[in-house]
Amino acid sequence: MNKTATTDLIANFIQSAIDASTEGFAELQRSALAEMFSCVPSQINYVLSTRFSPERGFSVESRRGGGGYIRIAKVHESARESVMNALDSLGDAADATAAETTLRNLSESGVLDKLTARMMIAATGNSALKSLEGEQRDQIRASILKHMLVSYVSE
Amino acid sequence: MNKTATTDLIANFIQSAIDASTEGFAELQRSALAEMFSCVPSQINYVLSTRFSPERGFSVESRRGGGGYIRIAKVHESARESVMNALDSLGDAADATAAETTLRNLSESGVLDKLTARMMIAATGNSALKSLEGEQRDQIRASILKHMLVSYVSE
DNA sequence: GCTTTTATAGTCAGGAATGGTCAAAAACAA
DNA sequence: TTGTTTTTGACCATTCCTGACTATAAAAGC
Repeated sequence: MNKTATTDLIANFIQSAIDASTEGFAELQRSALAEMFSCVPSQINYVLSTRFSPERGFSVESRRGGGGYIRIAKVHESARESVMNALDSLGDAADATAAETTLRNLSESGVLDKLTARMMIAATGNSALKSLEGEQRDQIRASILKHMLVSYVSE
Repeated sequence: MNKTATTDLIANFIQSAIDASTEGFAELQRSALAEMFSCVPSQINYVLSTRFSPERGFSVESRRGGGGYIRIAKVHESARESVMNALDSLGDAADATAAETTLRNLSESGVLDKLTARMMIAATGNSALKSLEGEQRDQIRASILKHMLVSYVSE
């Protein structure tokens, strides 16, 4: 079998901690986490910045020194608001990674269900647009994505 | 003795892995496969693009970096047929009307829910593709549609 | 109080571990 | 021979992991 990246294990652990909490946030110690997963402390920062970023709907606060901690909370935003923010942050052109990131974020924040997000990722992937090149490809991609998102929030 | 092409051996292996899985998809590592079949890693990409393409009813997702993988999924059997028929009748190019008609039909036959169909119509409308012209526009439209539909009916 | 020590966390650049693309060579089929 | 499919390798892109260095807060000593 294939080995799961440590980063994913840590992310799962943190997510579970948030889910299990009654306050809606997890308060953890960086060094303790690093010890638990046998990694260097800075990997925790990597996990936080790639998996619990503001774009993904999380807020992270921390404190250094004795008794220091990291607090990770899920931020709630209305679906419509999230989509509007996503639309705002998209320019006139978007590469495949940008489109996918946007969609994954919407999916993870519960705005789009997984299947829908995956369909949209397929629609905006390089494979679907492979006969286009460079700037034009990225422009069309952005256009398609925007049209889909607008359609999504238009009753 | 007649020697079977390595590509076919790899394709068979992947197919078996999908069939044997309970989740309906196989998650494999490119480098491990290459090692297993004593070929260069890029041959795996060749196998994927010639044997597990959307046209053949598969969707492929992957991730790079440590713990990276390739996930190959086969479409849902039930929805597959109507989608494949739709794709067959569309061909390599489709105008906006043809795309929309196809999607409305799929929506009415219950393969797609209304919202999803509407988003797909938005993605393939002339408005979304306005910077393209003529035959190219219709080809891209067909490609996008194909990728969305196959993705949608994949496991 | 002020300074020093200790206990945390943060940043960043680079190395390692994956997968992707493309074009050319080789093998095969018609 | 000629056209297609397979095989290969050089180069690229992305994600993860690590360690040296930095920053901040609390506690201890004065």
